[in-house]
Amino acid sequence: MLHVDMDAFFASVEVRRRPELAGTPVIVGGAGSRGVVTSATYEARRYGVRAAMPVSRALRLCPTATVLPGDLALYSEVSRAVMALFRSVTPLVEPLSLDEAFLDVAGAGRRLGDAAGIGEYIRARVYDEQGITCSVGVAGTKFVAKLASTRAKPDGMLVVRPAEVMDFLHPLPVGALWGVGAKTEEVLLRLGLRTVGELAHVPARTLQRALGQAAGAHLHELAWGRDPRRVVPDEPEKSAGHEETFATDVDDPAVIHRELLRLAERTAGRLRSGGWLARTVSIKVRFADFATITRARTLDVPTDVGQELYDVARALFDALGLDRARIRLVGVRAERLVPADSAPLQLELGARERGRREAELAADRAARRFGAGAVRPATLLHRAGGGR
DNA sequence: TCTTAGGGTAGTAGCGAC
DNA sequence: AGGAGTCGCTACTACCCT
Repeated sequence: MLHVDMDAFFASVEVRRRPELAGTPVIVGGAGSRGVVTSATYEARRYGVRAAMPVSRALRLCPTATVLPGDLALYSEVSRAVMALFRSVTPLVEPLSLDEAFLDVAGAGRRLGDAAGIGEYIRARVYDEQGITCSVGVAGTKFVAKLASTRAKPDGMLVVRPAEVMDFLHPLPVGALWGVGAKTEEVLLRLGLRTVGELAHVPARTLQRALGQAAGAHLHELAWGRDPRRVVPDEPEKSAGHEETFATDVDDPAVIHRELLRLAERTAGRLRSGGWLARTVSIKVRFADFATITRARTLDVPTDVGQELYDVARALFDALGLDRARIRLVGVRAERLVPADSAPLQLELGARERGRREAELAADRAARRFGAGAVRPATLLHRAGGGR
């Protein structure tokens, strides 16, 4: 079992594109005063810069850093190439995100050697073909492989043999475990559990009482190095959506509505290009105080039509009955996706919806020919910035 | 007076239907 | 008549990645 993880992925791709930045602190982060760090070179991390940190704070820590807005299309392209390389080694590739994947190499031929040999082969080819480094963890289980690649960073590989698992695992802080975040770590520390070893020697029942049945049992197993999860390639997507934080908080319902329409159109475009229909539409609203709520509704007939996503999103928002509350973010998400070709689309849709769908498909074609934004709903035409 | 993105997955609890 | 499962659904929480 291999876990492969690119080093400082977004930032590394930017440095590859602009070689004069090599060896300097580079931050890829959200634009605007409310942006956060999505990726930073190790030169920037030396100053304490971390992912998810507000860019404003990162720049206070590291004023000389170059801040770049990020280019998701480019990173996706690199991701596709890297995943294709993995699949040339074994079909058993399970991507976890743009920049990391599990590979089951148990059945791979011996032509590239054992798991460690395959790991070094992959590291060399990623560097040769993409000009970026990655780190590899090798172990008998998913989560040990994942922890090992983290330990190997940057630009390294760590092999944890079965006999070494306990020695590797038990000194680690509980927060290092995959699945233990800030909240769970806090609960564990309150129980006096600092390391995985201490965690392992607590009865599973105790953990289950503190963390819940499933999480407690799962964590107890992990602490003893047991993780039965297999590598599962080709997992279909389960949801798609967009959200956006306003540059300044908004209390005007008309502005919110316009934003929901934009987000619904973008989400629907993603559904159509992926061949999905959504059964459930959800919205997310984050208020000025960061309190966040979600609301969802399941449709009678699945859809990939932006106007229909918007109608539901707007109804969900209006049903909140807000009285000019100050809102910092809204989001629209399409959930419980079903393949478009498996749904009895034409039979179920009425003439009006079918017309709407045809119009949006025509807009998709126009966007491919003339560029994104060539065709937009009339209500989005007024402000060049798109209602921000 | 300003700190906190945007893309996701998974688990749980409560509730009504069956 | 009442109880136990189970399913679909919503809402929420926690977690993950860069």
